[in-house]
Amino acid sequence: MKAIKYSRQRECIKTCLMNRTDHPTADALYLSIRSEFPNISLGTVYRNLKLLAELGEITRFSCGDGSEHFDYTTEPHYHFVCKACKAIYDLPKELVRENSELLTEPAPGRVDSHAVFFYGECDECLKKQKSSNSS
Amino acid sequence: MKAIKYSRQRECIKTCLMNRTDHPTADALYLSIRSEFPNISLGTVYRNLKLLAELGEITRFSCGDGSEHFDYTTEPHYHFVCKACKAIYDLPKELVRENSELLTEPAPGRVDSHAVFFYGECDECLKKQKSSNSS
DNA sequence: GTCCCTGCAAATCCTTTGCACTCCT
DNA sequence: AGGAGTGCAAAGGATTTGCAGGGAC
Repeated sequence: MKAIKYSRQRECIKTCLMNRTDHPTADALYLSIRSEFPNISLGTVYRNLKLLAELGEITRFSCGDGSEHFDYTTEPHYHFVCKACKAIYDLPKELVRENSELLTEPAPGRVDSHAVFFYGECDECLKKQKSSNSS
Repeated sequence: MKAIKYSRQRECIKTCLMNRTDHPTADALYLSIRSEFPNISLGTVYRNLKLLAELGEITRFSCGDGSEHFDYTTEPHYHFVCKACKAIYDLPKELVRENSELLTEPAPGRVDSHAVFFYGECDECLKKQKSSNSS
């Protein structure tokens, strides 16, 4: 196994991700990191996100919009994805335990982790629709 | 809304998908359709899969392996994804209802659908590992 | 005849990778 | 010094799209 050395860039990526709750893509994170590291490259962001995910320090998931999202939270929890504005919300993790227990019996293998996505429209987008419908 | 006309290619894509239980990608489906339509193009497969998914005739999901998978089953059910061989198994849908009921209260919006993925190693891969470990 | 659908190829988007150079230890 | 990390740019894979011709209605 390869030794891992400190890097300011990686540290900044971790901090940036920790301070965000919007489950950014690599590119979104890249954009906000550029204010602190104007010369950082997108490749470096991808490389470090991949590394951190493999180390288990962050979580990586794809919710069907064509790009990978990253989350500093590693404890299992659910996501709500708004189909209108593409926002991703965390959902209370109380729901998680019951679900994983449900699965133990009929699984065709050993389950290590699971991911749950709810799709719909968030309250904000529903509001906007209402006000534009009253025309 | 645009009118939709019959096409032999689209019909074949639907039939092919219906006859498969392995949740193929567009490319995998393309390969097997070529035996019946040697001249079909990958673009046509993508276009029709996209259309069918929008019409709600098929389901589309991404499980984190970088490409989209398609499923003829539109009723909600869970998936087990083997991290070793990348196979995707359907799981009994008895689990589904309880889950969506669990979610109704804390959701930040109106839930239309949801997707659940369990990750791990399937029994076959676990077996193979055992036999190769006994060296 | 009209408009949708196809095949083909180019374009686009997201992510990874090779290389020369820099930074950490 | 030695190896890991970086920036850059090119490569790679997946998906979409523009266009001219063919098919459905």
